[in-house]
Amino acid sequence: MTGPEGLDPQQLGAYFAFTEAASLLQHQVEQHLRADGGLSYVQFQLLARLADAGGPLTMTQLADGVVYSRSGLTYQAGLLEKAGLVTRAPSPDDERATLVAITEDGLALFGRVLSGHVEVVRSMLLDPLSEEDLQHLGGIMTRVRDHMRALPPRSAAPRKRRAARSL
Amino acid sequence: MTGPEGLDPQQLGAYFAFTEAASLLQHQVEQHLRADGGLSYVQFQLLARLADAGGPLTMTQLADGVVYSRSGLTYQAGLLEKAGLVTRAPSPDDERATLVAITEDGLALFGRVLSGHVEVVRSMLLDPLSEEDLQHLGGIMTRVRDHMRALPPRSAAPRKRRAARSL
DNA sequence: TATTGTTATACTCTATAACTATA
DNA sequence: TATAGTTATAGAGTATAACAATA
Repeated sequence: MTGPEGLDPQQLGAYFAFTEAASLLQHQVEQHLRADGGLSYVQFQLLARLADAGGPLTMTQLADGVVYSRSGLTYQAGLLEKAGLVTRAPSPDDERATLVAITEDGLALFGRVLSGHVEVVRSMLLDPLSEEDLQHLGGIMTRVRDHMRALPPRSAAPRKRRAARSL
Repeated sequence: MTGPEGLDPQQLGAYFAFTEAASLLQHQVEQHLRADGGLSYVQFQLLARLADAGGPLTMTQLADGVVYSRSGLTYQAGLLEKAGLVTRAPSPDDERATLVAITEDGLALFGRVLSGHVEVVRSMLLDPLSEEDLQHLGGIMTRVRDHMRALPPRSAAPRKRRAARSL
């Protein structure tokens, strides 16, 4: 490998293995969701949030962590609504807000797809882990995730130079 | 095989934390690469492979693991070539093959971007890890990755029903 | 015939900015 | 003024299938 200045082989190995495993898992998950439910991963996550919430969420609440732009959520919510999986209605409390709720069909589809989703996760990620591995992984990833969440959103990537032109 | 229906809280927690951490890291990495080098993550990976190989690679060799379709690689290689970061030439050994090589400019850009990339990975992923954590993470993720690589490419997502129509 | 790669095309998704409406 | 959401639009990326050329 190209020994990047500053990462020792152990750090590099952990980083690459982590990244590749996440990428392989995500790809298989997306394959499954598309084939079995016609859903993208984002759409699945949105349905999961709504199913989990047990009631309507505003667009802003729904967006949190799943999508990085308002318009992106409007687009996805539009697709889900057109497919009859969610409804959108103005909130009585705050006339500016839109309340998104999952429909019967949405719940049915989500439930149907969920079992296959779990199967993918189990067979790819969980099967090769011992009980001890699972404890370690859970502890480490929870700590890392919380650390990432707490970082200043932008400055994690230090601004050394002006933005380059894209290819 | 297909175990009991759901995942227990520990499995669920590890899965969610893993997924979210990977997603947060990837997002920041992409932000940085785009801002600092005008590169997408895929493009950065392609340059990394070429820099690491120390010589030209065929399109097929270059694609492995980075891209999931031939045409996708042709598209990306075209962009990199147009930007002067790689060259493409027919292989002398096999006239069907295209040899892709990184240019001086490509190496320079890669080197310039790499340090910031490492900084992002360190600050987000490595900083909160102890020496012991790193050992555990490396061991676990390596095992998981190898397990994923060894799985039959398609049947990981069991074919329970006909492919659904996309939204 | 199988393999390597490109092209044509259509589609999905995302992001920015301008806009509307309410607080 | 600030916030919630939508729309318009443009761009990046991907995948499929048809294709050409070589093994």
